[in-house]
Amino acid sequence: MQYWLFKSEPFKWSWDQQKAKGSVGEEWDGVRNYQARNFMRAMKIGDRGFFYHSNEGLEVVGIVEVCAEAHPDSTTEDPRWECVDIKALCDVPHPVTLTAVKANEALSQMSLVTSMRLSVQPVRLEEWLEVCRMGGLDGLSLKPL
DNA sequence: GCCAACGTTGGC
DNA sequence: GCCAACGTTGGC
Repeated sequence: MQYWLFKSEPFKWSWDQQKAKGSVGEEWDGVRNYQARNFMRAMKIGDRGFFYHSNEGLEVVGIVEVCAEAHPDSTTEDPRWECVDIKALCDVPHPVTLTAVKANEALSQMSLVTSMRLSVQPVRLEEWLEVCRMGGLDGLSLKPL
């Protein structure tokens, strides 16, 4: 299983909207960046990810799971762009802010810090566990600490 | 709202 | 294939 991070501006697509979709999930459409697309192509059903609010909030607010692998992005005719579907799994009890991530030496290599503008990012297992811990979750069981 | 970082486009 | 112009992202 691989871990990822999905950025969304909450006034465009918020965690509340994602949760409202429940287990049906929703297309992660609108990505127009090759690097981000390539990461989505690499995703498998069952992979997990952080849901991050950019621009406003600037924090990891939820945990999602990939529920459909890469397919054409329905919001464009351009065949270059593909996307996965993701569904909300649970809240992060204590949202983890960008400030807190930057302040944590163990997370200094995280793409969130090093590749600011990348909207879909891979997350290393150690980073996954650490951010979950900071948020009040066990990273493997996703049970509250 | 500003602006730095950086990805993309297009002329040459 | 270079690089200037331009557009977008996203932190502040």
